[in-house]
Amino acid sequence: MTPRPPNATAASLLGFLHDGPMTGWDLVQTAEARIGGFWSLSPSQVYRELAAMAQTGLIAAEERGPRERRPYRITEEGRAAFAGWVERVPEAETIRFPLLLTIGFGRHLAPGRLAAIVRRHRAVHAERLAGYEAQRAAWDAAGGAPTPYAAATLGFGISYERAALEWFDGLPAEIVGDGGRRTGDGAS
Amino acid sequence: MTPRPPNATAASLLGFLHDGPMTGWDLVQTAEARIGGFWSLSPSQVYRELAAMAQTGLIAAEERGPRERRPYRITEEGRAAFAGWVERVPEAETIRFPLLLTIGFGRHLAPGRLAAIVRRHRAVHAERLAGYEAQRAAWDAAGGAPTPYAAATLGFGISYERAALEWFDGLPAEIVGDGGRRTGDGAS
DNA sequence: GTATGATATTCCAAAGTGGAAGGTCGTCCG
DNA sequence: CGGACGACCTTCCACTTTGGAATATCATAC
Repeated sequence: MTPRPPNATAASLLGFLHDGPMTGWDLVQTAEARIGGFWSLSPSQVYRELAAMAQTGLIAAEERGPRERRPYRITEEGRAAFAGWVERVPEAETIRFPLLLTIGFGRHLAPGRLAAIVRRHRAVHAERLAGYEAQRAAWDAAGGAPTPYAAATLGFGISYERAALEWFDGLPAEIVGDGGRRTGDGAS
Repeated sequence: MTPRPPNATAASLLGFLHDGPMTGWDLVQTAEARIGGFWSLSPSQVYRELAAMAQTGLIAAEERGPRERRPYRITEEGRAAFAGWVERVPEAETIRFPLLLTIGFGRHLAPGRLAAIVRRHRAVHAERLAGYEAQRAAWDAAGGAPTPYAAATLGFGISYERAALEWFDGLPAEIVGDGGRRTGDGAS
């Protein structure tokens, strides 16, 4: 019952609940859409944090709706906890990039194999960038992003993916293979 | 005793052990220097993985040297396990960037507070970039990087940090504050 | 010799992760 | 009408990871 300070996942849920009561499933969807790009979380984590916060009074369950849907609303204690969290200097980001491990140990791989792996990863980044840019274009068409804050987080995603693609395209022949320079893939 | 497939941390240790026997501490240092930038790990993880791999025969402990130092060497089973790991298509990277959460919830913060937080984070990235570029300069001065693989992983760090800095510098006044545009910080 | 600090390793409680299982509801077809 | 199916929504749990505290060893200075 002693409300330990919320972790970043829990605090984010509190943040979303400022806009009104939501069920666990609503929050799963919202979180995926709004912060999924730079904060990984799974449904079970969402439900666990909700249960814990309901225990400690940061949120309160309203009566159940249809299909076990149980809306939660944020309490005053929850608002206070969120305010305390958002005020703090956030920690540095953590990146875990397995592909860089594979490249770092590249001398243990057949050149063609490494090139194939790199190509697959490049495609993933190209796709993500396309998704982000589509989002930005949609906002532009609608007269601007909902908030400058949303625009900033999306902007990070775009900067990051562009940098990644440039890095991919600058890799040397030892890694992408001599055949990797062919003109396909893009044009045509 | 059934050697479950090594995770990325364990596999990296096996990779380093290809260059000869090393103690746990050596590996802590090596890992921090070689993969610390894109693969977070702590000393206790290194020792735990070493103990587990010694159990399952992927590495073997040699007799102790001075000061409890216990060198491990890779076994044939270990080489096989590493070869199997490095051959796989690595997973997508995971990024957890708490600062973006704070910015995303920026409307709940006083503008000056958010600006101060952002400025602090920018400084961290500037410092990291400087470190990476110093490394690259040192390699250039010495006639090139040790391997194209090391050059590629360092190159990613440089691309990433440069992109981050450009993103910081493109943030709007709502986030960095109107006073954030002052010319200080850099020149002078 | 002993205090101090850097080196080196172990241990463990707590948190996080992901997947399996279970329950509820709409809908489609016989 | 009813029952099978699949999508939706939630809970549970075993396993892994994390990071910090505790411990031990050695070098150096005083």
